Amino acid sequence: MHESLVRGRLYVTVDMLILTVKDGKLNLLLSRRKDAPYAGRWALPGRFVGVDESAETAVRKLLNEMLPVRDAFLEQLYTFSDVNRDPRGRVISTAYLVIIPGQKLDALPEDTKELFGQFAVTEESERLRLNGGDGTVLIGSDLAFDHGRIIETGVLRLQGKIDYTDVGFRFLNNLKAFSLGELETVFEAVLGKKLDSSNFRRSILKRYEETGRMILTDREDKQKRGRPAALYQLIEKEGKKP
Amino acid sequence: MHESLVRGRLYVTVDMLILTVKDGKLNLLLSRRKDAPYAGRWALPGRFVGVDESAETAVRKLLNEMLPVRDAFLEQLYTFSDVNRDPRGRVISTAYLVIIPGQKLDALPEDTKELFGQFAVTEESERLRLNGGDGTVLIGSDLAFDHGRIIETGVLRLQGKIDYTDVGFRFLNNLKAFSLGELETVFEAVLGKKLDSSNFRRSILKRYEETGRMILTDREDKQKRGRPAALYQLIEKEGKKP
DNA sequence: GATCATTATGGTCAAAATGACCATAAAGGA
DNA sequence: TCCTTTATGGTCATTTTGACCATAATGATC
Repeated sequence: MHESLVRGRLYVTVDMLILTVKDGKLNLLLSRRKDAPYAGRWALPGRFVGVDESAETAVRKLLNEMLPVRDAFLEQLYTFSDVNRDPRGRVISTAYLVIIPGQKLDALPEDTKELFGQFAVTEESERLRLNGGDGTVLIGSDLAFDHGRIIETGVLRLQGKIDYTDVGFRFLNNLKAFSLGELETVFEAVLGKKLDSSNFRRSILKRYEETGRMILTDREDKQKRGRPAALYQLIEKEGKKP
Repeated sequence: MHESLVRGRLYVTVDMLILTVKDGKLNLLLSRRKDAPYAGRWALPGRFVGVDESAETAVRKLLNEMLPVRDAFLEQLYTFSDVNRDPRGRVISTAYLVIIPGQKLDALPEDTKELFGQFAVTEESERLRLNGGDGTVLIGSDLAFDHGRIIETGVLRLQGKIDYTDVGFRFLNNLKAFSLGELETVFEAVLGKKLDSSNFRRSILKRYEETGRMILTDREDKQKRGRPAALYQLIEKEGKKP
């Protein structure tokens, strides 16, 4: 057991799955561990939960220490409590999904970006695979602790929820001005497959525009190659947690 | 702060939502608290998590201490970690759904049944309401700690999952011999509304029988008044957690 | 400027799923 | 025997879905 944790005590941590969509792929940010155990391995950013803070507060602090982003979306994923998940001692971890708009991440200064690794998440025959920008390829067991399993749980949860919650919108750079094409890219990245644009539009418009949760703005998006896209705005409503 | 907890330390508990279907209603088991805080109030059964056990193990132990049931179904619900949720100190709780077949509960000896209260869960205009057998009516704020909120979270989760997971089957007394009428009663109790029997059959048969996850047995159920019901069997497949 | 590639958008059409019914079957109770 | 109750099967209009095809509006290329 690692000497820094008192034997016979139980510790609580939070771990973050920082997710974003970049170049049409679902991406995940990992930190390289400096200290033992698993020194040098890639791991989910994590932190011990202080006695005076909730788990969600701990995640927000950790995120703000790591990235200067304001409008990240948080959702509790699952609490992992296997007795032997941490060789230092008894550590229970509550994992959170943290969704960041892709543009926000690109806009960060280089010295901030060097603090973490960015990996594209893919699934090869039901197996998790993480592709780093420099050609690095990781599988679940390459990661520290049980973080491979946590990531698998998180990706499955995200895929399961994207069709019947508005979690997909949280990847958009601007909820007050987005095109259906941008949203489709998010869905395709999360689900890992191409969708039919026409059918995708129809289902989103039915579920969001017809119900007043999304409205057409008078602006257009002329950033890309083809025909300009109509921009929509999500209507936020205060919801209760969780 | 309660003297039994050391200030400056963080504790982890598990709480159980023990759910069952009785007389066509979703029922919940609560314990009456003996000690401060909230002495005399109804509360979710709970327990501190030991340093040598996982949260799920702690739930199983707690359940076995309370009820002699073997085949309960467990699913982690959510981890509640607000700083002030427990006046004794800093206590984080991971709540679990525990689903028990209704008949198993009726079959318990009287002295066991006296250890807890059984309440029918209803929703009056989005508000949680718990109806005890003796005419007692509780609302969320009558319960100890944040247990009212935990129950609301649990009921919503159960309702959200029953249509696209097999969690509804876990309320059945015998997964190797159940009728579609019994299953319909479970769905109606959880959703709190009457369903069309014919359409219900059609959707269950399509999703489970056509995919081989449920098969027709050669037995019949002649327990009740009307025409005997065909009995089905669920095909269990080993799944990974979570 | 003409043409092409690209992205956005709209429409068609058959198949599948859904919701609201009605009808019949097979039991027990009166 | 008739009635009530539960189970089961079927119809039918409506809605949703999936697979397409067609057109619109832009930038890129020559």
